[in-house]
Amino acid sequence: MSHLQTIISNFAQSDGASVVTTRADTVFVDLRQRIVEGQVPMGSKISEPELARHYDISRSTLRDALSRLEGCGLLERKANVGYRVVTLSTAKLIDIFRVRESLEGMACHLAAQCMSTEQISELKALLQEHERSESLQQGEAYFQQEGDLDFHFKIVQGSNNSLLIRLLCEELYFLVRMYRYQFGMASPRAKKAFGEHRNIIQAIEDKDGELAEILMRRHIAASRLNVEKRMNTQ
Amino acid sequence: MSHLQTIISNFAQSDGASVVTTRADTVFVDLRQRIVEGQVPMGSKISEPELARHYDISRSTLRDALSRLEGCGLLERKANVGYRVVTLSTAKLIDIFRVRESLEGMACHLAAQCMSTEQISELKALLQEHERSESLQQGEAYFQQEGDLDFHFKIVQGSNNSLLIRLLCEELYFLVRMYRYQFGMASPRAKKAFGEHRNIIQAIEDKDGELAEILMRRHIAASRLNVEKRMNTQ
DNA sequence: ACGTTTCAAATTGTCGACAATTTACGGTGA
DNA sequence: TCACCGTAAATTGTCGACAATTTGAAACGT
Repeated sequence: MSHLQTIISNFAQSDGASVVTTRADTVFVDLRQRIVEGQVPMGSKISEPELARHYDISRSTLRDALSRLEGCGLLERKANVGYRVVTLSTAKLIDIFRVRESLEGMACHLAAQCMSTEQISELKALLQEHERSESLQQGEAYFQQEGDLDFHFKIVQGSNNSLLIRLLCEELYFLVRMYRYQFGMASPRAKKAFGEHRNIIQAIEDKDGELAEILMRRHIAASRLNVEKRMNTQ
Repeated sequence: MSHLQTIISNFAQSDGASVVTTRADTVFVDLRQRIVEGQVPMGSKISEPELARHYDISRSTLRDALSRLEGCGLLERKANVGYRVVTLSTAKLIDIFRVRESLEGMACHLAAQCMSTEQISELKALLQEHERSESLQQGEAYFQQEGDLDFHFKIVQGSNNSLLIRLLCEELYFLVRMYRYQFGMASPRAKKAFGEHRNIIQAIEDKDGELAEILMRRHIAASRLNVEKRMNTQ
């Protein structure tokens, strides 16, 4: 299974019972993807009549989809004015990193306590797969980055805390992916990140929740510091 | 200013630019309150036609409000079936505590770094006010509990991280209030909680982010352990 | 030329009706 | 009596139209 396939399958299953049935669902998923990838430019105004025509649906159906996208933080709404695609900024990115530090740290802590041996095996297999493909096509930072998100995704799933899972996998991670697509910061930390991932897995395997949490927090903080450093030099 | 007034004003200002303009806004705020207070019983099915009649609005307008309530985690939706009021459970409450531990811990950390001296003074004044009214009408656990949330509210506001503020003040805290109203667990920790609040403020005043975070996490963890203990004895 | 006002076009908010799906209930058969 | 099925009622999904508000530009005055 390729990285991209893994990602797609994981995000699909993250939607829970989202065997897409309704039209609004379809539009929600499609528009979400288009926003994440920047096909709908960030900061741009959403024209309901235009979008409704584009998808060949009514405004009611479209608005249903839009309200859900607002819940993901991808759209912002102002009464009597309408929706806009969220405008990313370095400051907001740092805010997101801080939230990820705390939430994923906790998720990692819980995952260490309750992941099954089978889940841990899957995690290790995922890491190995990433390392293998990294050695094959090194420098292909794009896949590595999405692969990184896949790794984090699996750990959150292992936390067994549905609120955490919802907040991270169904909301925040789409914003994160949006940043990666559009700020495209090819991380110079790819190599280091692998080692950090390995250590995190080890802590989880040892059922050492406290250590796992600390390692995960540092892992994410390192990315944040990277962004902060770049911000200051500009 | 009484506690209740403080609470209301804080939550009002938390809605940001929510100078209620649209009908859906009004219904959203009102229904949110009714759900939190249990006037709309938890787990109950939302009948769109019935609710629309009750508020004398169309289903479109109602659905706008409902979709926002879903974003707060107060309603759950299933395609082709409709909305239900969320069903609270001890397990979910513990999930919430874990998220609060991590998020509010981080908020407290950041607040220690960037709260202004004026903000800190306000925080101290709030604590004093709580202590005063506590000594006056001790045992009135209800006010203390809402007051406690008010305290946490102010710290989160001081974090200067709008994502944190949104996640906690505009989403999670309504769920927390719902639990307090409906599970009505009069905390036996009231007295202890005051001391913990005082120590947290001290750490913030000392700009000791790490300590402030640890203290806040322990403060919330203590409530969680309280619930877990009660759960096991039943 | 600049700021203000006015009015028209476009957009969002709201409504009621119809279509598609689910739910409830009564009937049929074993 | 119980399980299964089919039809009718109720509910949600979707649609197009109208009302309220915002936006943009033209007209006006200074």
